[in-house]
Amino acid sequence: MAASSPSARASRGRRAPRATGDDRERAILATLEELLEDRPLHAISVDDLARGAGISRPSFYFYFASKEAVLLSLFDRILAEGRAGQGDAIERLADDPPAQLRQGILAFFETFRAHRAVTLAGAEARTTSAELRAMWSRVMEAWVDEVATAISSERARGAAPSGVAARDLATALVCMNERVLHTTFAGDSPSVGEDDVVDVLVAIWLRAIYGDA
Amino acid sequence: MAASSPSARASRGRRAPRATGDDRERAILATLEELLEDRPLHAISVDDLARGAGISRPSFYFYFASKEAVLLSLFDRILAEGRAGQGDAIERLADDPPAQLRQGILAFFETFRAHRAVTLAGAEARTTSAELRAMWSRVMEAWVDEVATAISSERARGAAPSGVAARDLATALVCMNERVLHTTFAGDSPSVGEDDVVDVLVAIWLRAIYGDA
DNA sequence: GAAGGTATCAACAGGGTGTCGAGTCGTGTC
DNA sequence: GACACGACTCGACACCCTGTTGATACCTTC
Repeated sequence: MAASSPSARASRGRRAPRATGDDRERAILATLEELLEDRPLHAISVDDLARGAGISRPSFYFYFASKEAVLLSLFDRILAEGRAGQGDAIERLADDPPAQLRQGILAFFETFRAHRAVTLAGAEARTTSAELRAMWSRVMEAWVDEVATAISSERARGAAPSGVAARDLATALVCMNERVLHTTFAGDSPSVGEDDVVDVLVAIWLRAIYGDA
Repeated sequence: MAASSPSARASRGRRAPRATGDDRERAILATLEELLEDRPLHAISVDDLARGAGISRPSFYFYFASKEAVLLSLFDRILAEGRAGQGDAIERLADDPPAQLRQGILAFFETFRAHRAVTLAGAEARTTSAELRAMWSRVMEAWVDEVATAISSERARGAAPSGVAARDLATALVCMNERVLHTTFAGDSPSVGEDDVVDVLVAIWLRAIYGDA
């Protein structure tokens, strides 16, 4: 339940003249992404999305169950993109800690910066939508797992000193990234500038994991 | 505009028989705090608050402009309490870094844990209410200022190595605390246990500020 | 040319918000 | 002891938003 395959819409005559079906779906997605550029999710109604896509409000519900569902779909694509750009930077931490760490954090930073409006809306909708909350959790957990594993092996090979539990350390660092990037993208008042934020995060990660450097 | 003095309600005959005035106000505040114990802010309506306080919905608006305003008032008290418990731990960082840091972080932890429902609701309402967002910002800024100053003097006296800008470091660390404590209190999935969270945060702060320890 | 999935929307039901205006009830004043 | 006034209350209203229903139109495909 709640997977993300909007491509269950099969069988359309090749080169269909004026396809309507998932053009509309795309239009809705595009409309949300566009509207989010200049107002927050809670200020956008289903009617706004429907109008933007050139359909009536009831028709909207033919395509999506709610505006959160639209966001979920948008978000899914971004996450896929993020996973792609991230690669195995963290797994190869040992190769060159500062560089690999920077690479991993930079991937996140760039992905979310490229879609900051959707990212911020996702954070907002987490409070309302259980589905979005679950998706977010899954992503964070995966990231924490990966980091915790990397920390453990750095400790095992003697490159990193021991200290608090690797998983707890990983969780705190990942949470930090989430929140720090959020404030930076949202531009709210205590926040780190976009040009410095990656450096700052990398510096803290290095010190937290390796002690001095 | 938007200060927090609900005590503008003066002149009431001494020992008034069945005082109604700010008893109601207190009742509304108490009702919100109580209802927040078992459902999130967005699932509580003005009507719920009014009924809980034994008045009609329109009467509610005599006391508060919105449910966010009630939360704002509740939040204000908690912050005052927090400021009190926190003391000057950070200013005296140099006396005994691990102990002072722990003290400062612990104060935050305990204050917010004691009112976790209100705290979580505050985070939720930030997306909706500009006033709450502003209040939250002010608190974070004050905390960042204090930490940034402390880091700078530790660096000046040679106790801490230099590195990324003190203010950026302070911002990231404070953001980390905010988010980590939030996930811990909310109990959502990647989170640090309540028993360990202070240790983990202190460990990261120490490493981030002082390098090894 | 009938069947069946695809797609559309007017109209409705329901719940939330915030406001208005008419009222009640004490209290201090002359 | 009438009266005015501020504190307080609420029924009724205007609005906005959500999500559903049922009638309908449009393709295709056989």
